[in-house]
Amino acid sequence: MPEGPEVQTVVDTLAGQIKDVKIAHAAFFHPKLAANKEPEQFARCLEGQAIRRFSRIGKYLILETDAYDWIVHLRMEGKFYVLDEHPEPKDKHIHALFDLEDGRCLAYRDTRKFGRMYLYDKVSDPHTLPVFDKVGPDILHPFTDEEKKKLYRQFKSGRAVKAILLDQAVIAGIGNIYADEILFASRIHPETKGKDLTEEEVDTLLSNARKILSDAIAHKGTTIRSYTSSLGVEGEYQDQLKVHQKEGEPCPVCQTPIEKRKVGQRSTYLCPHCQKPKSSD
DNA sequence: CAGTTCGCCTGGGGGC
DNA sequence: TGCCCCCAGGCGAACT
Repeated sequence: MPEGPEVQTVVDTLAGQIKDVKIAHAAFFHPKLAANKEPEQFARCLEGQAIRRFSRIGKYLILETDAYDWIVHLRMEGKFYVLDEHPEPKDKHIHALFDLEDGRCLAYRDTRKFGRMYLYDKVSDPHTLPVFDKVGPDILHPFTDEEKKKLYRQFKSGRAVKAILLDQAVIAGIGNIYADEILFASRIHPETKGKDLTEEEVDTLLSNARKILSDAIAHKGTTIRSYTSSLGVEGEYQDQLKVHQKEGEPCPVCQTPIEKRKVGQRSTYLCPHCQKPKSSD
């Protein structure tokens, strides 16, 4: 479910709730959740560990314990909950439980079972872990000159600009909701080929991306559809959305009805008046 | 190599 | 009510 801002909200919330609290006992109930170790071994490693630092790259949570780097990707619907006690019986969508030394319990719940966890021996810089090999620079971290040059090169492609924005190997942290909002703010049609964009337009996209994602973090992310966001924290950014899931509603700028279509298999919302295709299309 | 489609999973909602 | 189909904020494998 989460994109960068929702994952950042999870990072901040978890840090406020369970920092430095030791895990007394861990158990996995869905074998695929532990992606790079046997679930048993994964669980045993975490016992006796406390999470000392919480951070994020793109949509990945980074939980640094005393001896390990614990990396979590929530994919579509993964969520953490801090419960007052071990749930008994647990509901069928809870796929891992981490009993804490103070009696509380950290539960991982994921109806679609897409989420994955990775555990590595602690390294000095988690960015160097293999799980991040194909992950580009986070949109909210400042880019080096080299990263910026590489980005311009990656935008020079025949793919739709929306597909490029969603490609985590190019830039990390943008998902389907915010991609629509970024393109609308930039007045760029989602199917514009990357190579048809000027460098100025790429700059506009990146600066709108930063602005929109930081604003979304300030609102604790977006909660759409009926379920609550991770940890039961309700984001508020859905009230700020201009086009995503607004099919038929008037564009906030020009009142033209918002249009829905598929771009690269993903539902896409745009204003057909504000976001005109380039003439070459 | 670049770009596109499929498969993974489950539940909710709309149409009939 | 029930059933069927489609949809969902993601990603990697498999394919062309």
